[in-house]
Amino acid sequence: MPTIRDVAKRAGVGIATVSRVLNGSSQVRESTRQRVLDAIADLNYSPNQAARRLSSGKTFTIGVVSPFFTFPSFVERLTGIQDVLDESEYDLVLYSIRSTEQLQRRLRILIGENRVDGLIVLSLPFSERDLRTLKPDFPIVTVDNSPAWHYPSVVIDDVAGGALATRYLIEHGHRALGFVGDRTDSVFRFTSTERRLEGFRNALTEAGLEFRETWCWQGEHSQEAARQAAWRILQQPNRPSAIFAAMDTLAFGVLQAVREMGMRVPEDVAVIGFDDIAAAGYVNLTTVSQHLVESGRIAAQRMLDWLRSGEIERTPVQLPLKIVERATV
Amino acid sequence: MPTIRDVAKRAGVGIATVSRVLNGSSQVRESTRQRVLDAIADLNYSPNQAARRLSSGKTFTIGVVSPFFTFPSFVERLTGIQDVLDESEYDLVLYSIRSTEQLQRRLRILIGENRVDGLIVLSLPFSERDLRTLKPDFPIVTVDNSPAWHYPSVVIDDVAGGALATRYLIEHGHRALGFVGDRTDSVFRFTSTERRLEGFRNALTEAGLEFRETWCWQGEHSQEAARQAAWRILQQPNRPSAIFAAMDTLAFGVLQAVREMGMRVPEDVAVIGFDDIAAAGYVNLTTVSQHLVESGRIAAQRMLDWLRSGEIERTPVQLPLKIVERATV
DNA sequence: TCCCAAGATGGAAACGTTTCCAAGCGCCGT
DNA sequence: ACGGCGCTTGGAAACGTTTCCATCTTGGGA
Repeated sequence: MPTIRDVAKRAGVGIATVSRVLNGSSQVRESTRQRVLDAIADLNYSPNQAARRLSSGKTFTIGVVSPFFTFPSFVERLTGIQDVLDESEYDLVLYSIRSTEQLQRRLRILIGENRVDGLIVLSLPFSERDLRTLKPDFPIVTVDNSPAWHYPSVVIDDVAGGALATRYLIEHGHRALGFVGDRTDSVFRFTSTERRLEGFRNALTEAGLEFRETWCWQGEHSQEAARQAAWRILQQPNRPSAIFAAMDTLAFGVLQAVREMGMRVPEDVAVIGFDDIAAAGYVNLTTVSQHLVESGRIAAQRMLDWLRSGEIERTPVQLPLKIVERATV
Repeated sequence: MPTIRDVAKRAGVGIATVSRVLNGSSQVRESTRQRVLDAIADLNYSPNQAARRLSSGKTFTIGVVSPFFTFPSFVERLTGIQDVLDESEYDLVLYSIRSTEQLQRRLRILIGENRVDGLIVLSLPFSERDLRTLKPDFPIVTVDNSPAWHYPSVVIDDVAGGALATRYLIEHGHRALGFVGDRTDSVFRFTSTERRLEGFRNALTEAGLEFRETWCWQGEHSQEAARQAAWRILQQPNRPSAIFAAMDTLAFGVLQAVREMGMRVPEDVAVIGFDDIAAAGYVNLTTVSQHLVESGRIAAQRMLDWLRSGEIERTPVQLPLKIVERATV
């Protein structure tokens, strides 16, 4: 492999000049630049990344830290991030996390070892203070975390979203509403379901409707669990006419149960989800879109801005929510 | 940030010894090792990756090259890769590709610049010879490419898979079979649909059944296109009683059309897909599983083996296919 | 024609590891 | 008591860039 020294020799210049050409410095005469470029082409040279990184102290790498990478929503966010990073000079490295303790350790290592220039953290609450003492202004952008952070963030208003979905059902004539959601995760402490439920209750109260424990369920985050829950809820003689599922994946379980029970959607039971993952389109699920892909795109863009300008724009970006009307309400 | 020199000083040893401890060399006395470990802990030291990489000539990084990251199947493969890499000392870097020319260029750069120790290429045909002249034994593992490669690969038998799905329909009493698939991609030249169609025709011939052009369609890879195609196919007075969709995403479009037309699945029209992406479970689609996640896992494992042992196991791994019986046949 | 500022250029240090090689040390056998 | 061997250890070179700083050019104004 040719090195920068070979290029310098071939072009008849010093290595500093080659480096300047490589990095687009304007301090190089056009004729010299051309000679260097020719030499580079002749030798089929490309700079060694490890050396660049060591010398410049930058890694040209952005890390994405996400919970164990299995929910569709993370994947869609990742897609958005990938989209914008792909156009930049930064590499995208993926780190997946299995527990909150592991998260904190991982973050410290990533920052300490200088493995990445910046970190995008998806949906994972972490100790901000701990990190700040380590390196006060290490670039971190969070997505789907509390907006009260020291770091830039991209968020949605889950309470408003829950209310939005609920009101939509009410507007469509439903008066008996059920709720299906997962339980606050013991490992990661995701709390969006709680907040969506809060919105659900608010909207019910607002409309003078009753919140019934027996029409609601919270449990494991899986389609199967949601399916069984829906069975239980809908078997009651006095059953709800519509169900709000706190996430699309759960809504799929509900739909499955409804069909198994020989009822029709939306005539017998209406179902609305939350997230608008791609699969929601496949099954024609009416749901609340939270612009997942866009959230990733924005996060990546903010990271890039920060890295390039050195300036931090701390105000959180709050993404709008909207009902996607499809066939289940 | 403390460096290896600080650790050495604190522990009262030479930097070489610290390095040996860091890299688990057995040539260090236990008491010394302990002293070094203590110093590391005291200083909260972690080695600088860029320096390691430069000095050792390894990047501790594996690149995954995939087509523009939007089909569920790539994501699922990626999940498998992530799974196993996560347990290793290697980082996973994501590269997405928009065209075949870009692919070849990307590969050359990645290999030339020493940015990764190995590359896993998903579903993308590339010029093997070109790369081999560049660096003869650069570690590359391919997934879902032709098995005729010089490099280790993970593949499936699409022809057999097409036949498998078709025979399954026939066994369930269907005699009039339709086919919906995408057209060979102009950008990437994915050919699996063609091969699955070949299997379809083979199975038809084998069973003495007729292949009808008017029951078949090939076009754009999208749910919407598939939906429209299914409408056209099923509106004919003489319509097929079952449809084989070459990919699950297309099958979703077909299902949508069937429901829109007021017909029932599987009573009026049976549908079988191919791939078994996660969303297939959501909608209860009967399909051919090609073990997507597993394919990623195996590819990553083979890469790791290669990197660690230095030995290349060239025989392709062919994953089995199996029918996943759900509710649409 | 001369001088000076701004623009180009080159040399060398610095980045923080790994690893080669030489040397120190303790222990064993004779 | 001595020589030698093997296990430990340390110093220093090497990895290939970027960048500071000094030096050399060049062009324009007086």
